[in-house]
Amino acid sequence: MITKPPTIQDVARAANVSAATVSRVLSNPGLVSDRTKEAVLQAIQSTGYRVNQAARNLRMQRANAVLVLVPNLGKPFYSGILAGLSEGFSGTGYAVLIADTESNPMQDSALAGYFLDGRIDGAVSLDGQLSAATLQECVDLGVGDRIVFLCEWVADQPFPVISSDNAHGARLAIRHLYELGHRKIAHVTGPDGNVLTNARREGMVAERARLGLPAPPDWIIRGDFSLESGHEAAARILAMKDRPTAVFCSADMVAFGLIAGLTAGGLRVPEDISVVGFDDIEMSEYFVPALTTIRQDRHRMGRRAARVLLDRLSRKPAAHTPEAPIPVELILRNSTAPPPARQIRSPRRPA
Amino acid sequence: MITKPPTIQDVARAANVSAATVSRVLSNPGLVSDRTKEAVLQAIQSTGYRVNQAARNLRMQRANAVLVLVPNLGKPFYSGILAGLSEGFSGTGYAVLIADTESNPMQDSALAGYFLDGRIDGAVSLDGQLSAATLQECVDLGVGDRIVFLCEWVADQPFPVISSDNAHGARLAIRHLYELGHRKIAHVTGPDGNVLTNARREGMVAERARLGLPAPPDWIIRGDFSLESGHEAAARILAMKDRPTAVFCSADMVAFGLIAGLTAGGLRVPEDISVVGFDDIEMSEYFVPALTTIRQDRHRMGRRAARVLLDRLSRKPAAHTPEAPIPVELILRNSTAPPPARQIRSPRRPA
DNA sequence: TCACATGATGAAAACGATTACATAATCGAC
DNA sequence: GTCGATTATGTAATCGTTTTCATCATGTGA
Repeated sequence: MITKPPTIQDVARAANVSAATVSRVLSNPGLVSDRTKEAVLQAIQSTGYRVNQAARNLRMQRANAVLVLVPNLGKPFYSGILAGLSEGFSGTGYAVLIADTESNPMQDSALAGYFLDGRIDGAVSLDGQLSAATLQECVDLGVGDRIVFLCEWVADQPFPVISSDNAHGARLAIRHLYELGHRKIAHVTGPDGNVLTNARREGMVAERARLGLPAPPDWIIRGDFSLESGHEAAARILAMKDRPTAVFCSADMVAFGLIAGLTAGGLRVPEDISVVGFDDIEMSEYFVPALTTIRQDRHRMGRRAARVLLDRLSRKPAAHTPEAPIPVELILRNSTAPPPARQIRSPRRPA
Repeated sequence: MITKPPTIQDVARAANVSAATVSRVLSNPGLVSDRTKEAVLQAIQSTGYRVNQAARNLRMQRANAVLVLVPNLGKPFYSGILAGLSEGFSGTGYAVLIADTESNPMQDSALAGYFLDGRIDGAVSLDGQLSAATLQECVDLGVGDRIVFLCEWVADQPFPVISSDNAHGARLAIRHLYELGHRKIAHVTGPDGNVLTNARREGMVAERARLGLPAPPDWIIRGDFSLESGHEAAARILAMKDRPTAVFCSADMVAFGLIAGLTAGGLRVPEDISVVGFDDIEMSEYFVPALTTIRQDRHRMGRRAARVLLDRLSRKPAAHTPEAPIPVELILRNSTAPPPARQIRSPRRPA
């Protein structure tokens, strides 16, 4: 039984009022008398009326939708964030559109285009690689204050950023290893040019310097947040003459790949070498060994980003208070332990 | 510089034609002469015109959007699927809306409401727990043929289903263990009432029966696809008097939790006990030990679902050909091995 | 040359809501 | 009893497209 959905006119007829009144009941009930309000509500019930979003959007010049830009939907790290975002927008009337910027790289003006098309009112970007040109277009369009960054961000841009305290996380990791007795600490970084890579690397380097620890250049190993890069890092470490006794990884996935590689190469974690991750994804608790890591509260970050964007969509461009970083936390598990004794006793062994 | 976006009228003026002609250039270029087409295209360029979706949607009575219902966005299993879906819809003009049915359970008529609101043209559900009432509403609305299920489905419903060959996957797993020499094979199921749980359990039970293997009831352990349930299953297995030598898990995550638990309990995988998973999520290759599992091609499933829905949105309700299941594949890694020798020699030991 | 098909274009009517403005009714206050 | 303010409602314009229908010019066959 394909029957055309009732329109506001149908409701008006049923309630013996004008369409305007029905509209008012819905969006500004204070303006209409109790008696007619009652009647209209009744009519809405009986007709099963729902307001047509396309019509409302056209008239009101808004989309009631926001776009979420995800660098790679395939990465489990993002799922918790998306859940938080989805929750944060639920019940607000905003639809959440999701675009994968890897499978579908943002073209020149794709982002601005979404705004221009009237498809979205705002955007949350998890992608820190958006080009300055893309962002400038949005600013020129006057929608610069409806974009927020989450997790990642673009350097030297005025958009609000919701992110973890990455540098502090790195410090926590190094300090933990130091307190266990480690002095030779390596690091597997994220991809070049990524802001998180920098924040974590710099936090790590700073803390290592503060503690007066050695810092040979090849103990900073280039990775890209992936399992594979962790696996490759393991090969590099296994081949080193002067091996670190601990490795701080820029992501849990990297740590997993690293541990897999080290184990395959005959090193035991944590007896021979300690590993710390970053993120605390769900897996980490159940990996063998359970991973010591820095927890990011992904769900909370998602919710927070939703709230910040909603604020900006409703209020006038309020005071531009920079967002405080979301605290991180060291989660102690089984992938870290004191360094092996022989390393301490005889620091220098022939290859 | 907040300046109102150009409308089709602006373009028309700039090209010295009517709005109708501009519209035709965009949606039906064959109807307009080359010379004016040229002029219009030029005008579009110079004004930076983009068609307003809300207006188009209102006029055309469609939303140019589809909804994806995900049971729990937080689960990494879904990320690959979403990537496939996102890819499948990219470039088609359809926006992809995502709703998490766990953080936001579908209310009575929420799904039908999306259609009624004119927010979506179709839906892909990864959630097999939608109520019959919810679905009936959609059918009554005449949009029954714009819903497809992916991975999961609702029993006894006429909607197209894109899913893996779950029963076959289970058979592959059991057969593999049998060929390694295992005779005592247990299973950790998914959540009660889930269609995947049933398909996999039944495939497993059937194959075990076919091979004439023992089937004590407590070797079927109730789980729910989660790490935790795998962990709990490990405790159950460790406490058994007559222990299985191999376990087929209904999901990789379950297998990880199980292996973690078994390892903590002093059993080695695969030397003491073999474990097979289901899904082949990215992690599985790098888990220690690397997980032998049944691969589902999640990316392909996502793309396929997108295609099936797109077909149904464009064509008239074509022949309702049931979708062939997506093949699965046994991936051999390191979590399975022949059973320990003593088990074969002395099958019956006193408790 | 006429009739008629064909092709290219424009004018105007939808689509279904919101809202500025106009109108009518009610109510005190004088 | 009249005036102005207040309250409740209706009328009609508007948002930016698409598409039907009409118009007009052009080409074709008899």
